[in-house]
This record gives sequence, structure tokens and C-alpha cells, in this order.
Amino acid sequence: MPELPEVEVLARHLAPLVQGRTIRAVDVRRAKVVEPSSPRALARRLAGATFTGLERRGKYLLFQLRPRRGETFFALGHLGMTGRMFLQPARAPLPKHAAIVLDLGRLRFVYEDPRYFGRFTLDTTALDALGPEPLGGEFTVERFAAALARSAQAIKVKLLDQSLVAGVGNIYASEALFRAGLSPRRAACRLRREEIGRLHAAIRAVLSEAIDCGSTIPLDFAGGRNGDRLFYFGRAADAPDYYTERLRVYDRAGHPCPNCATSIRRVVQAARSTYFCPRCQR
DNA sequence: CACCATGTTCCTTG
DNA sequence: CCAAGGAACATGGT
Repeated sequence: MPELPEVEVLARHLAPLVQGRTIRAVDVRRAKVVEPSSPRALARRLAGATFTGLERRGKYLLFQLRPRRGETFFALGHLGMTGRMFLQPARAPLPKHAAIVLDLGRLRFVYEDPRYFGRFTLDTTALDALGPEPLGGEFTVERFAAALARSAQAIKVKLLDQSLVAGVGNIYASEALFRAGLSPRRAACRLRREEIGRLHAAIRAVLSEAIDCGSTIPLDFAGGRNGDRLFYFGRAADAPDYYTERLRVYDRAGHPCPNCATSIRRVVQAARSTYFCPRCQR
């Protein structure tokens, strides 16, 4: 469930739940997800530490922890494509693909991830490569334009570059371009200033609306199948409609464009699906 | 069985 | 050296 809005909503949900809780024991069930930390090093560091803060940066979660003695440190989480993090009662059954389990006493913190593409590690260097937060003051049209001017890549592909803006993924890249009325195939360096301004505003609008939408959904990450279908997972037949209506082009090939009823197209760019309206997006 | 999937990194090619 | 494209990672859904 992982682009910026999903991670933001998760961070807001999780922060008060983990705040002040102390880790009693650490179970690394998939060594891969702690790389480049070693399972032993991670376990030693986390055991006895208390959660003192949680924030989001791009698609990452930054857990602030205070050890029994010594200085505050951080653990970096990433959900990859299919990761989830939640608290559950200590005696509830573990999900099949639990990668990390933190014993918090009556509760436990679980990071589970069927594909194990995500991370839960002490190494925070990935943050250094991130560009500005799209919803923050550092993401200015000037800076955005300057970065785009240096790239001949298709704009859709460029939006996935986390050093350009942090947190836009495959879904919201298509959504932002639709909102801005720009073809995903335009070369980044060929966009006019006015178009860049539109795209800049569209990125912010699409992401903040998604956060607002997600924030209004009662979340239940307790591992159940029920309250966890936020965002784009909510499109099963039994799912509420609020989500379906939120995405205007993503995964909607062949459906009518909400503006002009032209059939939405799917194309492949850099081995990833892109969805757009060939009439509204030039 | 075939193909697709919200992400990131690494390798190859040009 | 750089940019761009593709494969790999591992599992599940359709």
C-alpha cells in the first residue's frame, strides 16, 4: 500500500499507537528486510528501546527510538509494494509473511510483506538521496522546473525519480499528469513553464486529496482482512466506492475519461504501466 | 498456464 | 562518465 499518501496515513495512524512503548524482544524472520543491517545488530539495538517518535519522509517511515542508555537513534521502514505494518495482540496468529516482529508486551508490532521488497533497517542513508517533500515548502516551482530542464526523460518516468520529488509512485504519477492535462510521454525538458506550474500544483492536489481521503477512513491494521483495504486496495466488489471514484485514470484502461468520455489508454514506459486520456492530455 | 502488480536497485547497452 | 531501459527481487491475484 505504498505511495506517499498511504505512508503518511499509516504514519499518523501508527504514531500514537507505538509512542512510549518499549521493545522487549525482536524477531527477524526474514533477514533480507533488515539489510544492510544484520539481524543480530538490529535485534541488539532495538531490544530495550522505546519508541519516541515517528515521521514520514517520501515513502519511508522514520522511527525514532531511545535506548535504555545512550543516544536516540532511528530505524527506517519502507513498505516496498506489498508491505504492511500494524500492532496486534501478542497471542494473535502471525501473518504468513511476517518479516519483523517486535514484542511490546501485550501487543506486538508486525511488519509483514508477502514480496519482501520493503525494509526495516538501522541504515538511514537512503534518505540522503531523496528530493524535496512535495507538500513542503522546499518543493518550489523554480526548483522543479530547474530539475526537469536537465532531463530528456518522459515526464511520467521522471516523476518516479525520488530525487526529483519524494513520494510520487506509479499511481499518483498518472493521476497528477491527468489532472495537469499533460501527456505522460512529453519530454521533461520540453515542458513549458506554465505547464510545469500546472503539474506542480496537480502533484500537490492529488497527494493531499489522497491523504485527506485516507485519513477519513477508519483504519484497522490489526492484521484482519477488514479495515485495511484503504486506498487502491478498496476496489474489490465488496469494497466501498469512495476509493473507486478517487482514481480517475489509473488502472482504468478502456473506461471513459471522466472529462471527455474518451477511452483511457494504457501504455508501458520504463517497464511500468501508464494510464492517460489521449484527448485531455497533451 | 500466462500475465500483471503500489518499489528500488543493479546491470547492460548505447 | 552518463542516460535510459530492462531485469531481478518473491509472492499473490486474476
